[in-house]
Amino acid sequence: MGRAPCCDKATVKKGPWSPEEDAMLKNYIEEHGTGGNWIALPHKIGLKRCGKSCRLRWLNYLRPNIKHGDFTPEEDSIICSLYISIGSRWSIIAAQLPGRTDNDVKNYWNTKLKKRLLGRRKDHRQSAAAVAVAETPTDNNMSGDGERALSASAMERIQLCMQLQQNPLAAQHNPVMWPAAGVQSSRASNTHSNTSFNSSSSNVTVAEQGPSSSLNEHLMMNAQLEGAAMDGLASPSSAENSNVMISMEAELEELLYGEGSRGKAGVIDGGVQQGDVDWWSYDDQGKSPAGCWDFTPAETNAVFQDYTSVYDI
DNA sequence: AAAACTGGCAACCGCAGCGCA
DNA sequence: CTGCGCTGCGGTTGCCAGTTT
Repeated sequence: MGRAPCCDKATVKKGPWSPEEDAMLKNYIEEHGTGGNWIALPHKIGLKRCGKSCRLRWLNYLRPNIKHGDFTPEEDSIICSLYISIGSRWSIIAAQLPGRTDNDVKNYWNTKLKKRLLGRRKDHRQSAAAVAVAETPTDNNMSGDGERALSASAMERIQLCMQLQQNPLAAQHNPVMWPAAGVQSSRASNTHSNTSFNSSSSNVTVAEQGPSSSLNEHLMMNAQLEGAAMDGLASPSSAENSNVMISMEAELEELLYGEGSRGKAGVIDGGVQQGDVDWWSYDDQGKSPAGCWDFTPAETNAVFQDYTSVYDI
């Protein structure tokens, strides 16, 4: 069982890259290219690094035209909308953001965007949520009997959809926002979905087009892309899509950039009143959604039931 | 001023798919 | 067809700097 390690870990250097190492790698690749073999590359250069490490360093840091620094509001919107639609397929999301790497996007989502959108967990409720997850079939406890599962990513997307749609059940009628193959928890299904996503979308990539001017365009584009992989899901009409997306754009902007265009209570005053459900509660000052992570076990199970019943998973 | 805590980011790890012999 | 090696990817970890107590 197992496979031989890609490099001799005893002799390979780990940890932060020195400027000298960066220069050696950069100079070599700029002059000779990667040669199609990352494993052999460090030996050719004389670097005591694993080939995978070299590849990562090149792709995430040394490669030309890498953008570092703050993400623009437009990039925020693109990341959010794609995450809602396709989940944590960072390489695909990053491909829509010229100059950004999947690692960058992933870190940015995990450290900033997610918190901004979903709020911070309350510790005392986090344990309850953990119980709920434990009671719900998950990747970890999914056994060979085919029990259904929701990944953590899927749960995040459910919560985000709920926030965007005010009413949890309303999200059921918004197929654009829901995962297709991403419903399955296995990496295999994700990867398969990646493949179909890429192969079926060859004429519509933002990397070629450059950033679009609005979130709606991205949502539309994404709906088209995802549509190719949405086996078994009824496609909404374009008019429905359009309405949903216009609504989503406003709500995403509000979630991302705070109360403003729609008013502080705009998100919650439509169907769900403050206090009705504590996963969508504001803090004492009503400034921010403070408790939106706070599923009770019953709520989580209800969400799961909704989700599974609609998509027959 | 120092310790503890938190957030951000770079890098590592391990799995799965793909291509080739 | 099968096994092996490589690549690509997403999740996780660890370090460091900034902030709070």
